[in-house]
Amino acid sequence: MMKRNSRLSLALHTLSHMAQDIDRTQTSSEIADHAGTNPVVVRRVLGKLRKAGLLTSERGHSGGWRLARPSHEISLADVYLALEESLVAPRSEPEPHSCQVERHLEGRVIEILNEVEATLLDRLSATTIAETGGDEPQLENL
Amino acid sequence: MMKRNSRLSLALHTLSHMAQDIDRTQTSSEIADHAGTNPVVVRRVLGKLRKAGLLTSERGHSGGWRLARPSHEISLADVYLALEESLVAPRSEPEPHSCQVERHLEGRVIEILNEVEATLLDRLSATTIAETGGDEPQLENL
DNA sequence: CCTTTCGCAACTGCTTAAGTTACGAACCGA
DNA sequence: TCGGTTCGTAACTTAAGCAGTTGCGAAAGG
Repeated sequence: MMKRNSRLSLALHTLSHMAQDIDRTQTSSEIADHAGTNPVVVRRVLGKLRKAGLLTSERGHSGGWRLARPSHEISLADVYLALEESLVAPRSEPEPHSCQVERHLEGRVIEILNEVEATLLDRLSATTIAETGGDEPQLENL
Repeated sequence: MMKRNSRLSLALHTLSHMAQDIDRTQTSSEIADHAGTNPVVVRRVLGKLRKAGLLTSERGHSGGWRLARPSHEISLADVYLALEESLVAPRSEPEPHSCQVERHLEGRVIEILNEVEATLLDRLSATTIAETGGDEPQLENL
């Protein structure tokens, strides 16, 4: 059902919602229902965010997920890095090449991809989860 | 046998070799042997480059592949675009979202990915195939 | 003609990721 | 203490994408 980059989409979507209702703990099932997926997938993705210190989870009655820190202190880059994926740079280590041309070429390409990855992180760092809630009023009762 | 981004790797590798021996037409089989793959895969990838006007191919005796223009007039970006892949932006059109938060969020993410894609094209445009031959002397008998 | 070579369609794995099932561990309230 | 809730995790299933492979027709030319 879900498409490409689904983990990042799911992570951002969930955090964005949590930022809008900061006092409520949400269960994997609730999140899964809203995102159109299932609880195990949610736990897999949010588990990465927990390891990175962006979320906390608790088991048992009235357990579930909460933001580990204020939403304006969580950038999109934090989320991206927490998932330990890489959109542009290769995930696996390069294999040795017998061909001189290929070695030289690959070096140049990797150099470019690293620059691009850095650009991506820079852009993602410029936005926080707090800024992703949309134009609608927050309805906070401060 | 081949790994991620294999099509781009194969395309660049092949063009780079052709640039070093401009007078020789190479068959799919020769290219496949050198690249450790097979002729059909080579034709699939190089066919894209032909459609983009980077290569020509001829059938029959003494047929094969040649550069369609000088290697210093072919940038890495030309090759990347010829393959019609996208490393960062999603290939498929976005599906409609019922959720306001998700719509807003996705808009912001797509905006960022488009910037990053533009950066990638900019960097790839800065290098031509002629510059990717490695440090070894060209051994041309002019 | 007959061989070479590309063009292309169809099929077979292989790999990766999502989805699903199952079960144990932790937690909490009654 | 007991029983239900919720996470944690492993194992399996399903689906999609891509390289690899086979086969055959079309074009080219010696």
